[in-house]
Amino acid sequence: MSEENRRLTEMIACLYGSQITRQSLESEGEPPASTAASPTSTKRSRESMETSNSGDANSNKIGTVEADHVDAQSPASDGTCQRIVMKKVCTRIDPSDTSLVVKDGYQWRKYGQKVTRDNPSPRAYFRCAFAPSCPVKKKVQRSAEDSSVLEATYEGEHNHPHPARSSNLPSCATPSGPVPCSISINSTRPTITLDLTKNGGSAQQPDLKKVCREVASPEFQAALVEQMARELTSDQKFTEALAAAILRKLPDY
DNA sequence: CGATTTTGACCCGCGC
DNA sequence: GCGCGGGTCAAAATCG
Repeated sequence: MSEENRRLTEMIACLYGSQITRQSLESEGEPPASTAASPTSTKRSRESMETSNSGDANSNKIGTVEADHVDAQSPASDGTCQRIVMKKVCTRIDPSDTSLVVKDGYQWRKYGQKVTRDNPSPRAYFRCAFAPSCPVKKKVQRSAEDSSVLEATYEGEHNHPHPARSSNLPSCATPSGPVPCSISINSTRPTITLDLTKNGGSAQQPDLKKVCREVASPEFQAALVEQMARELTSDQKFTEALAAAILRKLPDY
């Protein structure tokens, strides 16, 4: 892969992630456990759940859907307000795959597993093992309704760079809805802007699990690729710049 | 032998 | 106050 291509895909991935983060999707029926980001999750105060935002959790395999839930604690009397990101990621897996592993490029260390009341499949608890001080935690559990869907809930923000950012880019670019993105390309500079706010209007996510299934379908994947290709090739400046870049990399031809 | 996973016990908040 | 349930700890087991 050329440097330019790498940069392009990286920018796509970064932009994609940040836009999704902004969508603040409300996952349906978020169970009280997920509000663990609220003060209840800090029952053991030794780990103060640090603040705010991240956009780098992404998963692998067949299809994913992300939903952010930024919980704001009620403002303290002194006016301080801690914010904790709850990011939910659905990953379609092989139903026969019993491992509760969602590969997202980060190193995770499992520290617990528990069977919860509302779901017969066990829930696994992970901490980020890449950096000892990283406060991010992850809960992974199969969907109660569809055992081929893994639901990973991320809490907090990584305080270190993504250890495998570039090698994981394709999975970053997994879609979050029915072809939600519009693409504008500025070929005068290697800059691509993905406008993911145009996802059919409402930022609400009526049925997250349904979307998970939809996203995982080959038809959807093909449609997304087709749309992206169409958008890219429809911009003459971009194709010219791409051709020039390719030619530069192939001096012998 | 160190790192990681497993798993039962424990802690703590919440509802009754 | 008590029981339930989610989350975490930590010793033992396993792995590379």
